[in-house]
Amino acid sequence: MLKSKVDLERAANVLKLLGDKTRLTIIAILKQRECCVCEILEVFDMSQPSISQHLRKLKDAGMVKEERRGQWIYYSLNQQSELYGIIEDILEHVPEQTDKIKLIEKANPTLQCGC
Amino acid sequence: MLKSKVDLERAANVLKLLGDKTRLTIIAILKQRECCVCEILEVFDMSQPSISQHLRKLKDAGMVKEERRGQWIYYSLNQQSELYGIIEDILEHVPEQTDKIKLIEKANPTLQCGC
DNA sequence: TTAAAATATAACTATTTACTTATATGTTAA
DNA sequence: TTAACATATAAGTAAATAGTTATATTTTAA
Repeated sequence: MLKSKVDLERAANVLKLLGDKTRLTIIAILKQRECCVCEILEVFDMSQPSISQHLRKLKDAGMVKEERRGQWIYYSLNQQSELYGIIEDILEHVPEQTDKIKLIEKANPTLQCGC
Repeated sequence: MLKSKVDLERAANVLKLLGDKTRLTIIAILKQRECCVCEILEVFDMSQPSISQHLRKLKDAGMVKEERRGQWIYYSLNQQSELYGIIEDILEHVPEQTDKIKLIEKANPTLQCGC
């Protein structure tokens, strides 16, 4: 099958962004499920601003999109991006992040009350 | 088709290496044709040590292999590497470097005499 | 309308990185 | 065996990067 080509410079930028363990993990998680920032935070041993800054880079590159829902901002892969093809293909070589998803669901940080 | 998975950390390292315009171009060129260092040099406006250092990083990661032939050292993609799958898939999204290959062939730096 | 929660931005810092120039190593040919 | 060529390594440097803490912004709920 013929793949969607991306300008070499743009491709290098995407690869550089994915060439960071934290961001690659975030993208792999978002492939499985949209998440809000506080959910992503559960997965990493890292400050909230650090995660916010990673998400901003991914958003600036067009790789993810955000959607505010009340108090929370949900991030998801931007399937409309011309980069989605290469991202999908890369993720096929990366292990599923099911353990991380489980961590998020166990911590359930968006839970508002116990009822 | 099921793809060869790579440890996330290893994948991030590969992506970081490919996330540099010079190295991504080198890899894309080597996909089309093995090259010696002086041939690769023709393509970039950059010092010889700089190219040598890029090649070393790619070699240290197992992405390329080298073979000395007399005075020249030829570099090529390491098809035996477990990384070859992801590299191939990435390159499918990157434009062919035929113009660069033409540059090399025009300059023909390994030409030893005019006869 | 004020406090708390979720997220973003700003300012700073240590580390990494991609170059450079200078020099060393290995190979060929005179 | 020496000069020229191809390549690698060493050492230094400026810029980029990923984190930190402190603070601002936005939203919800009391």
